[in-house]
Amino acid sequence: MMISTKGRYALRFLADVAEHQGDGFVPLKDVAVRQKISEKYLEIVVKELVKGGLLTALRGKGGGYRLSRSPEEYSVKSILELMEGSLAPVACLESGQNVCPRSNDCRTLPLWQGLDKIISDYLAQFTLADLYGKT
Amino acid sequence: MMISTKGRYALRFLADVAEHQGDGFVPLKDVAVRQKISEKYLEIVVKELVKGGLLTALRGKGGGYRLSRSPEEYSVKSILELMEGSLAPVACLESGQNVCPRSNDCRTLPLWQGLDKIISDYLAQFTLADLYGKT
DNA sequence: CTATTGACATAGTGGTTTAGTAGGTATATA
DNA sequence: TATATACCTACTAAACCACTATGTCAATAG
Repeated sequence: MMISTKGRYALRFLADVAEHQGDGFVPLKDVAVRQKISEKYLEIVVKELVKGGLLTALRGKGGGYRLSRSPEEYSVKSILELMEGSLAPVACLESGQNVCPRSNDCRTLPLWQGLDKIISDYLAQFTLADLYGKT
Repeated sequence: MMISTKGRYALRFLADVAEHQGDGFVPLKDVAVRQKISEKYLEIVVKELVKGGLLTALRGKGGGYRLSRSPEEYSVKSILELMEGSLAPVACLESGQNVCPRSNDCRTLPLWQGLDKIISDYLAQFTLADLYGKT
């Protein structure tokens, strides 16, 4: 398993905000209730989304969150990469990893590179806009 | 990261055995040296391969391991599935998992199902025979 | 028959990740 | 001023990962 609850919750949170924001802000609590996710744990997830610039927050009464951009501008890949750190299927392909000394004659490296590419390409196809509305 | 050292070591072990078995048995130690993998840890990995029927073992002097079938009959997918338990990218798709109660109106489920499929299809394409020899 | 070579078995371990929980502070609105 | 909201720090139980340690069982070579 490669995508944890953190990534999946982020996706569901963003999709829920996209669906409900209208012209105002959506409080975290409302999303937590609708999506049946622990409020406290969601806070941790959402903090990273704010820090990453995906969400704009407003404190105090009437506050909450809204998308910083329009839903079509959020690729699923970029969201998951932010939350999971990396989507690489194997450790040796993780960014910021020192290159494996065996990589020159590694028989399995091309296999992993190919796998990494199809995963990336697949997830880059979708955006937040694909994730809500069509009941 | 979704494929651990266990899966990667298994692949490298099997490929090494395929390459060196000839008509005899390949001792674990030789593979460990060639592949620079901890001998003791490899034992754990290999035990599962024997249990899963992928390898045939012979004890004592002159013993070791050889493939139970010919290399073309080992799909990378089946090897990795055996070692990792599941290749599902998300928990809710893991086999033997009770179905998620939200699955009927889950907006992200089709996304995960699609991802799961392209990963499976990709890994099913390759066999052990693709993983050795062509220096 | 014995020493050696190997597979097989069981248990422990230090570090990291996961999925949270607890309790409090800062800030905006009614 | 009360309330609703975001934000912050810290803790935790459980699982997982990548090993290590210490053996026992079995087959062959001498």
